[in-house]
Amino acid sequence: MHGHRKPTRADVITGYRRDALLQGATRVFGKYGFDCATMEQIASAADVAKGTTYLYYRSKQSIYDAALSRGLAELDDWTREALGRASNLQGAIAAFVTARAEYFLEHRDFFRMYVAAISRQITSVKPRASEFQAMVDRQTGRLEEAIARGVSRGEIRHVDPAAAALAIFDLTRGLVARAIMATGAFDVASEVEFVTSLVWTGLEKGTRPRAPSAVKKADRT
Amino acid sequence: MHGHRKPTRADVITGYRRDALLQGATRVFGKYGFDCATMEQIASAADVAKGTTYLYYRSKQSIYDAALSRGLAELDDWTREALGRASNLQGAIAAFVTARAEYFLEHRDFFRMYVAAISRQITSVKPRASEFQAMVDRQTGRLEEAIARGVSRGEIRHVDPAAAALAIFDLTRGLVARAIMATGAFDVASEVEFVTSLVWTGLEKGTRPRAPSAVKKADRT
Amino acid sequence: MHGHRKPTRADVITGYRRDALLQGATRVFGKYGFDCATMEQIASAADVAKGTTYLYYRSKQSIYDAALSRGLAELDDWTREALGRASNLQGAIAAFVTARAEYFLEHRDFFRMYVAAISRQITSVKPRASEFQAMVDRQTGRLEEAIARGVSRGEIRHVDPAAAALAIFDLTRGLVARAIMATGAFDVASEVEFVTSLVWTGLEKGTRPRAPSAVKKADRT
Amino acid sequence: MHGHRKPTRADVITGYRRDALLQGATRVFGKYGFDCATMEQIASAADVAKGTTYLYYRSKQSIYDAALSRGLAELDDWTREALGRASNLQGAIAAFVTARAEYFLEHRDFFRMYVAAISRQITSVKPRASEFQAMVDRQTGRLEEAIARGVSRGEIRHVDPAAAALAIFDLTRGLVARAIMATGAFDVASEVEFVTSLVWTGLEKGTRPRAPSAVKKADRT
DNA sequence: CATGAATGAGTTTTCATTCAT
DNA sequence: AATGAATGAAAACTCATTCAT
Repeated sequence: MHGHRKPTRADVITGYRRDALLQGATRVFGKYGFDCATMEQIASAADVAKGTTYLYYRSKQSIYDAALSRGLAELDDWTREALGRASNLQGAIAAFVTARAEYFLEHRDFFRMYVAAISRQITSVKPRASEFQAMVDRQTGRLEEAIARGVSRGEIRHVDPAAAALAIFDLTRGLVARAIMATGAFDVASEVEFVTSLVWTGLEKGTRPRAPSAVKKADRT
Repeated sequence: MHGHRKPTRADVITGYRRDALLQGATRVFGKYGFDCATMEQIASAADVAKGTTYLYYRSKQSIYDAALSRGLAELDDWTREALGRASNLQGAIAAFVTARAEYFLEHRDFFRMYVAAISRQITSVKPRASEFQAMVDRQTGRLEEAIARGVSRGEIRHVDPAAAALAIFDLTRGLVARAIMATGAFDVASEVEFVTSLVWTGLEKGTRPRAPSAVKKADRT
Repeated sequence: MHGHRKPTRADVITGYRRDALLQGATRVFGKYGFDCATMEQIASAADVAKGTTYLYYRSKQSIYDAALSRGLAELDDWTREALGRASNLQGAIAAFVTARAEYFLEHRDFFRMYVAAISRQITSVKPRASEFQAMVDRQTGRLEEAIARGVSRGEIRHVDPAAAALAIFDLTRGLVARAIMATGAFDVASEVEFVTSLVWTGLEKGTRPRAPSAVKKADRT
Repeated sequence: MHGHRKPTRADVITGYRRDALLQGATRVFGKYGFDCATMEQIASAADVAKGTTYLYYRSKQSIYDAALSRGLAELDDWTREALGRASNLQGAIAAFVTARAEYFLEHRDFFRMYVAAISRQITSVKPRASEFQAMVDRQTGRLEEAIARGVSRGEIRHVDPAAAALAIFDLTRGLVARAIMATGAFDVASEVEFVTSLVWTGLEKGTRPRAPSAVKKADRT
């Protein structure tokens, strides 16, 4: 076909190196954060010399971006597959939370990078609409669609699908953060269950969407 | 009277400077993060020379800690007062979310520091149980108590107060993050309403109870 | 008389301050050396504020010079008096060594400054013939004269008085250095006796001035 | 054979650099002293960039220590060889003084470092018993042994070998200091002769013995 | 391709000196 | 006269990036 060709020996080596570098980078960035991580550490984690790093990635920033991107893509695959297996909205929500929690707990260094990236996103002086933001949006997007379908099917009450998706997003992130920081036992399954249940109950049909205006003025501020 | 004395001129200047420095530090740390912020920037933001900074704070780390602490303390006051005015649990939840959202939106630089600090907490290689963690715990603690009272009063179903409090925490944080990153219009009030409503409906009596989980104090952020 | 006047109150204060400053400076310079000593330490040792120091001395260097000078002058007085009391050369040598050892041991901080100053003198890039060197020269000069008189009186063999004086100088310095660094007991008296005896025996009449040419060539280098 | 290997190219470069750095460091430290010397100067004296220095030595202190150590070791070799060639005590003393004077005069920068180090030793607040002190002790030790042998062979009167060795040490140091500071002509040979003669005559048999004193190892410089 | 030695810009921190009160 | 807050120059050290081998 057009443009396809058998990968040469060089391509294989290149692929191998890039992989090792991203893996090393994820470990190091996850542990030390972007600023404190050094190229020396990354190179050493990937078992290459410092200079070699620059044969595969232009700069520290670019290897960081690549490592983050790779993780996000993998996470997206995982999420997408989980959502695909769900037959209804309740299942989709449970699948979403579970899949992400599992992925992050198996890739803790990446989770640390992920959280730092979100933090940077807020902190950043740089223009928004980064590639990172785009990938995050794509992932909430999938959940959002599922929720929108649920609403139109009458599975749940009439809520803003985007807001609901983001809420589930936030709850999942918090859950995983606590799981990772936990020193002793941490019952992930039961936490996932709690979040799922809370959200599902909160969205379920039949409960009257209690108007927040029922909250007394004095209780605001 | 005992131990009290009129603040001297020097005390006033000292107070003024420390204040200006913390304010400048918050602005700079919020914008650039701990590592990228420079003492030069902080000093200049506080309208003093670089050396002056060291007359008031021993090191970059110590001015960072002080700025973070001050913000957390203020946030805590704000939160506590809001909770104090609430007459029932529903009101308390709404008050909690509203108060924090308002505080953060009025102190965006501090919110950025706050998010970065949480991120660091996860990333950090250093031992947990920092002063930061303690202050965060105190704040979730207040909400947790309110929820525990709500459970015992029969206002809501039987949930783990800690888990519920942390969920509200996470939702609030996410809400504010999006509000701050939003470039265009962002209807904070309606977002707050959504979160409050979601949580309230999710916790309300009449839905079947779920098994509470035990989240350890130390594992919260 | 001409030019003399009763010291005013201001003069007394000034004298007192300069004195306290020099004493403090000696303590601090002796302990930390010129470069590591700080004006803050000196001021604090003299019980004044940092700025006050500059009312009495133009700079760190100038207070250092003054402290060194004062010590040297006092040492010179002490040495001169000791030499004056000696009735013959042997007595003069013993008096010289003893007087200096005693003075230094009673003013250890000054001895440290003194040694550092000599070291600086060698190290220094600055032009020689400093005031310090002049004062040191004056002191060896006194001993030198005594030795010259001893030679002309036939008390000792015909040696170069300058060289002999400097030798006694060096031995004394070494002796004191060891006494000061000694952690445990150090019998100063017996050390002084040794040096005195060595020198005196070495210079005494009647021993043939063994020509160094008697030393075999092979033993040189 | 076992453990030996041809030095690689890298080893040669490393050796060359370390050498150049120590040489540069000796020049700069000798001229300005530890505190006033800057890493910039040292690097520039060794014809490398500032950062390169840190590839070979961890810190300013460590390059200082290395330079001092190297000089002391070389001086020790020189001294040891000179002493080895002497056939009797008189020759040994002459050889000791001559060897050290020659070494120092050919390595003036090192002499300046050496003197400053001794001065620091006295000034220092830090605990004694440094590596420096140990090397100095080793060198006086050699002379001390020769003197002890001379005493037991009946070559000289019964003196404390340690005290005599230290005296010769002090005299040599003083001699070299003056030679180095001398701007005009300075007859080193005749000065060496004077010192040797003074000491030899002072120690020679036939003069009445004095009580030896006990100078503790740790107290020498 | 791979290496790691070399570079130098950039950062924190100290402290002599000044000056308004 | 005395104070001590403010200043900013200077110095050690780190590390991303380059490039000769």
